[in-house]
Amino acid sequence: MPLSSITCIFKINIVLHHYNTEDKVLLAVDCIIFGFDKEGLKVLLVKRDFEPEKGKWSLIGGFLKKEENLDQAAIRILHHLTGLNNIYMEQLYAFSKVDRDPAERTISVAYYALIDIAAHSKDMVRLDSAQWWNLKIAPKLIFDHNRMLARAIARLQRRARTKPIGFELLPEKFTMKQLQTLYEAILDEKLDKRNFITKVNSLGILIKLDEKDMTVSRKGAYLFKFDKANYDLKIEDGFNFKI
Amino acid sequence: MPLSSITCIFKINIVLHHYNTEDKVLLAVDCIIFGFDKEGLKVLLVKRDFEPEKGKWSLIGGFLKKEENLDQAAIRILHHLTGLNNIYMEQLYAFSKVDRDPAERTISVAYYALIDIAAHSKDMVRLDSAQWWNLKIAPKLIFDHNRMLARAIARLQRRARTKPIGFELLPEKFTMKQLQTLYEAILDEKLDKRNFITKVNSLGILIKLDEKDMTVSRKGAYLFKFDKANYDLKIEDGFNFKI
DNA sequence: TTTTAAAAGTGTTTTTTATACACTATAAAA
DNA sequence: TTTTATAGTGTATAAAAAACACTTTTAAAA
Repeated sequence: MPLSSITCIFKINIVLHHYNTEDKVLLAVDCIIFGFDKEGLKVLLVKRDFEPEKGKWSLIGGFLKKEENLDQAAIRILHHLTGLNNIYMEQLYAFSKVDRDPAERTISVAYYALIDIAAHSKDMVRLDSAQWWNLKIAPKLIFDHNRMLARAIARLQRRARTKPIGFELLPEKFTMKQLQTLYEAILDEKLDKRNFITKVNSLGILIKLDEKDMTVSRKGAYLFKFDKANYDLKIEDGFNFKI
Repeated sequence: MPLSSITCIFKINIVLHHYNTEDKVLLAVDCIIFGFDKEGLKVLLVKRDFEPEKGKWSLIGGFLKKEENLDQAAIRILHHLTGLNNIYMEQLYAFSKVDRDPAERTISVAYYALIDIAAHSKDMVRLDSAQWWNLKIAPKLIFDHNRMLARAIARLQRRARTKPIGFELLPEKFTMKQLQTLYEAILDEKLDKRNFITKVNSLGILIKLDEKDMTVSRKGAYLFKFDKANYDLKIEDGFNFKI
């Protein structure tokens, strides 16, 4: 056995001497997936199929595995329970009340994301258990999940004002009306059409296309797309997105 | 044995059936304690006295115990390593890279706070290991602690602009100059004296005292104190603090 | 007592940003 | 050709942010 291996074992022994008296806990990950479609802002919930609280509505959740980090766990859990893929989630907060899960000491790190429901519906398998709920009528959830949801909404609203979160989840081409409706849904307030357009245009991160969406009015509405390259450039120059 | 007890045992068995295959992990809490004194903004670091990385500089950290939540753990750990008491810390982020601690799989939830160094120096025992470091010259830290520190600085700057974090950590009575210097230290930028005073006064949450601080200039500078009661009232009315 | 020095204190102008507000244009369908 | 439903557009006012420099005070020194 080479000397370096011996050194290594020795080091681990010292380590264990210090760490092994510490408590270990279950680390859960719960996902708040907001979705947007014509009807407004929704949240994806599942009917829990195991105890405790079996049969009640819950956020999409699971447990961290030793060989993955939290971001990876969130992606895996979301995919496993819904089929959703390529969803970028952002860490929200760690919830740690001692008795938050009556079954066992569990700390939960919440993640959230906002997606275009139509664009992801083909990935959504397992629709038996996972369902979109209108935010305004979302049901009582298990444990502290309603608190998680409330915090996620607050964060989403703040985030929508400072990051182009809204642009990225519309179809690639969208009308100004769609964009405004999205922001009104997220911020839960009416916005003035003219002021909204002025502000969005002043950001300089939209490309107006020659194409029109003729499906919703006789006149038709011009389509726009998000100018990601230009947005990234501006960010590098210290540009401060703000709606 | 009453029936309800039997029910309870049965329920726990079902639970274990589901939870007991999950991995458990160590959950660390690391504290980024910012301090302010005449020399500027500092951060409290400790020389680690156990393996791995014994002798290197580190944030103040420890492990969550089963019977406490994360906020409580942060307070206990900070008190144990420094003697500091009554420090309100805010949760920052959960760091979870798989190999972030080479000794064992550990997820760390970071907390941060900003305190008045002078006001707390009497509580600071164990100064052998814990030391204030000027933010600009803070050393290389163990694990991912430098990333934690960087994230905490960004959060502190955002927070200083939207919460009166700055007012609360000065001595009870302070001069406008002190307040401005504090904000300049946190935001790491020079502010215009007249504009700063105008803005602070417009918030209407300072009380000007008749007293002057004569220690730093011949003319003397009026002392102010933070009007917490009025601030709380304004917050209830939807007042939006912003500097 | 006068002068000096060091920091405190004070307003105005300009620019930018936010808000309020209502009519015209277009094109398909009737 | 008229109707209808939605798209599209501009200006005036108010509020907030930013730029900018001189006067006041008082203790200490001359």
